[in-house]
Amino acid sequence: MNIGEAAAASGLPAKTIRYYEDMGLVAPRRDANGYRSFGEGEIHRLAFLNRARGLGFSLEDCRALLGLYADDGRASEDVRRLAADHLARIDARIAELKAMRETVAGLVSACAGGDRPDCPILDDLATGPLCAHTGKPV
Amino acid sequence: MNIGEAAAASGLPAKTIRYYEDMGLVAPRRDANGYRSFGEGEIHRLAFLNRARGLGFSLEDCRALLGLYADDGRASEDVRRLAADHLARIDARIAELKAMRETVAGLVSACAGGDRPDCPILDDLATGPLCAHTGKPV
DNA sequence: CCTTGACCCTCCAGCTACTGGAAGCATCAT
DNA sequence: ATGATGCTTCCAGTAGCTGGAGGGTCAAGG
Repeated sequence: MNIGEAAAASGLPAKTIRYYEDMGLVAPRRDANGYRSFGEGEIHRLAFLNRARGLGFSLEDCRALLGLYADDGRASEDVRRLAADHLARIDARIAELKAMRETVAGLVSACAGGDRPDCPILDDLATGPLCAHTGKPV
Repeated sequence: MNIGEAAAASGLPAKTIRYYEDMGLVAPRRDANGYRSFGEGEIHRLAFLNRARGLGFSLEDCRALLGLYADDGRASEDVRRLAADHLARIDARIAELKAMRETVAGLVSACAGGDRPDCPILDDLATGPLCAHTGKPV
């Protein structure tokens, strides 16, 4: 299987597969002509990577997960901890984005739109959030 | 005001202020000794940037927002649209992260932890999600 | 045999938004 | 004079690709 077929089979772009090889995450053999040759095992690894990346694991996490996957003597606790840490980072990021979302949504709905220049969005960015009661910067 | 004071006044690291100057977002004068000299206007711009970045706007968005802020003839609709687009991107990102979160949370709670090697997290990554009824890949 | 088109290869550059560090002046307090 | 800051520039690195240049390979058709 050359890289094009591996890409189709794993769902990853060929460019990404080459990049993962540079990163040491896959190590396909080479044909006499220099073309990469992927076996079942490599395709499996690539699909594993595709799924792990799709769940937001970093490449370093993926490296660790592949290592644990290959290690028959692993403790599932190690995998669980890695995933739990990742979950915590996702939750933190969601919280951050939700806070932004609320503020931005408030600004968007406060702005009338239209041709006039007066805009609460710019006012807020220029002076910081204002107190709803006093109208002064918080 | 030199860069250290500007950093303290705006809340941005000095390094970041220099970077913003490279990007053309601020243009402080220079003293005879070559030091950057920030006036009230620059400090205001930097604080504006700090707040906009804190709401997740890209530097290009910030550039556009500063342009609109400086333009007395602006239409507030332009600002509103920019912010609304940003809001849509935030929402998309949150949805993406929530989907990841649900999957990862499911995997974490399915994994017993402990010393044994059997781990549903790795099983899922290796074969893709399985159907709850048939136990076969979806 | 030659060409055409679709593959494949390597290497380099660029993306976002900084951040760290080295080498070298300027300033200020002692 | 000296040592501690603080300022300057420039270079490199971060994560994870992605695009493109320049070139080799291979199978099919004329």
